[in-house]
Amino acid sequence: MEKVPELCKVEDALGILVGKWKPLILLHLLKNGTQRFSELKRSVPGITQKMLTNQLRELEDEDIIKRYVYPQVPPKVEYSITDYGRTLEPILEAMHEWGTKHTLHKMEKINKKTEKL
Amino acid sequence: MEKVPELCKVEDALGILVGKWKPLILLHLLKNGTQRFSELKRSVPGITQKMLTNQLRELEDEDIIKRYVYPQVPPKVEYSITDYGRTLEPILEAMHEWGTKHTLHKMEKINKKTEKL
DNA sequence: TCCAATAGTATCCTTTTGTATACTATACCA
DNA sequence: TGGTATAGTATACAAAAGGATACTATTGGA
Repeated sequence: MEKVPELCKVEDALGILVGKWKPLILLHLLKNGTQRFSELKRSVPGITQKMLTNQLRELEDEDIIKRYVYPQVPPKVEYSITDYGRTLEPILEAMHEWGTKHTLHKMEKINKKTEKL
Repeated sequence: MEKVPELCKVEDALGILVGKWKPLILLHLLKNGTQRFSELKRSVPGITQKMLTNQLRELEDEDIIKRYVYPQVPPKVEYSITDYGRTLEPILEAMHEWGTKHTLHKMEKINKKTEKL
């Protein structure tokens, strides 16, 4: 068996990534760079304003993203990934890669069940 | 900017890992190999029987762990990681590593705040 | 005869997450 | 004068996750 963490720090990363929309928001910011509130809203179909604000605030509190408010009316607010936030990218990539494989695994499983009918 | 997943498969991995106790259970199984129900219960202080059963079932449904029931009384049930489940290990390690760094980051943040008082 | 041991269920309750919907402020423009 | 645009809040509600507690089955042993 390979070595495995003694003290569980897994939850620290997990806690930041968990939330119905956080991974999507992060991926959009990583992919498209700085984004306005309304751009993010359009990029994440189905999200309500409250949830978007909410998830952005949580990410901001963890220093994963940065919020910049232009002093204008109507308001303009831009969000971007911090350098610190960017350090999460390998984890997101690893999960994405795993997820892609998992899709196949799930399909095989369903196929096996279907064959039996 | 580096390339970032087009289609979000991140949630697939995330969904499996999320749950108050799943990472801990997985780490214990990865580290200590096959474990009885009662051993896991002792290894994860604070968990209730219901939650342990519950989380184990969910992991089993995803083929991440295997359950073997010995036909005895009193009951003996053993849990172990599947080969498939073992493929999650890199993600867990990456999160653990990140979490360890994040601890330092959090401490620095707290220190900065404290200095200002 | 009755207790201990193991791996659970069942039931009810609380907390956390997420959703829907309506509302706000302010400047520009017709 | 009143509508539009943006980035939110406020409120109420629904659903999911988690927790506390009590209960069950079976058999060997005191």
